[in-house]
Amino acid sequence: MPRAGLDPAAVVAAGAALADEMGFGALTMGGLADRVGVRTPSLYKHVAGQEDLVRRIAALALEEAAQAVGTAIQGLSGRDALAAAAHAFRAYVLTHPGRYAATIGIEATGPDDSMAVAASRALDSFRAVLRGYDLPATDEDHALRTLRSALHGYATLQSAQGFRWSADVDESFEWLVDLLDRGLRGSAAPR
Amino acid sequence: MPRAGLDPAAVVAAGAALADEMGFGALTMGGLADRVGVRTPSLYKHVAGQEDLVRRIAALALEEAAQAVGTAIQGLSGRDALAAAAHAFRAYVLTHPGRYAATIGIEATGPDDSMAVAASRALDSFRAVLRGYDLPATDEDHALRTLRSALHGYATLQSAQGFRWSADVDESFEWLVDLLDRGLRGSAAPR
DNA sequence: ACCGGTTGGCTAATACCCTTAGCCTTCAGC
DNA sequence: GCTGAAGGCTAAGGGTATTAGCCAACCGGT
Repeated sequence: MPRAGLDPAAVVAAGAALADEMGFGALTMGGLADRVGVRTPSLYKHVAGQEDLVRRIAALALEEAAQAVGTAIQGLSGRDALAAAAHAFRAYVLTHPGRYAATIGIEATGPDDSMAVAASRALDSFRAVLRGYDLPATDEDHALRTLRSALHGYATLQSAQGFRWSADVDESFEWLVDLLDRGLRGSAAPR
Repeated sequence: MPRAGLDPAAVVAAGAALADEMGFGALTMGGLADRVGVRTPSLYKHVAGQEDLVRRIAALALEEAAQAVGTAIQGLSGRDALAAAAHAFRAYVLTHPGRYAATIGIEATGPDDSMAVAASRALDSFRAVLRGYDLPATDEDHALRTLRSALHGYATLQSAQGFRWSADVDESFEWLVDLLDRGLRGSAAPR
């Protein structure tokens, strides 16, 4: 029996792809084994178990999302940076719904966890956006959470078909970005 | 063997309570059967299966959330109504994390689905909040989605322990409400 | 009071799914 | 070429959702 030439990264990548295609709920060890051409127990040579797999997929997703947002805001600031970050983030979640879903409901085991590292890299990108709005230092964490909540909420609701009625989804998203921009500008430190 | 006196509503209520206590992921047919004092297969006399159970729990959660928001905003308008709605919603999600978690990742089967009905009732409550901000009619759907995204995002992230770092969660939420209020006021129709 | 049908329990059995144990082949380095 | 680790495999066990089929309990009318 020839070897399949797998390694952890390949298994995780295949799992992420499978989750995107079939939905995160349909991600199964058996299905993943089929996809990479191996019997189920063999996966355990590369990954400690399903929870570990999900954790790694989540780390990958956060890494990729941070990357997407980071490059999108290059050279931009203020409203432009905000809009670019928001669009990049939403586009990432919509094209990779399965792997992004892996990130919710997972807790990092510690501060050196690869997921925690990826998450803080993602936050750094958004922090860069906020730098264009000179907020009081004490407001930065609040603004970060607000930004993350709004974008996360919109992207997950849309990807779960949560917006069933009339108005155009892209138009609504522009409106959301506008509101965030106005809100952030209104919070600027008095000078 | 005496009867347990169950009906669908009792099963769903017990399932929702179990999900709140143990976490949505730990909601299992066997565990629910234990809790209501019955063997697992008997549940199928009241509920079509696990998916049906989850769907009904989700509908219940949306119904209750709509109710909570609706009564919270009675007699209020503008910023007060917004703050009351936001607090009521977040409080509901935080006290009932399990049943609210049932609402994510579920699609309504059709417009007459009980979940869809409950969802639109919840939206009506938020629509009432927006009426205090006289927005242009075309912006109402956008504002509704924005509101829902921000509140849903914040509540789910917090309930999933998504906010790990320093700043106070309640303070951040106030900040979010402030930003929404400012943003909405800035979108009022010119007169 | 009975009696028949429906309702709501039950046991048994099936089909997945995740995981562990233990074996055996392949491959890389010496 | 040998040897040891790495990466496949089969077999087996435990958990979960679900279905089939049986039987007792309840409710109505007579």
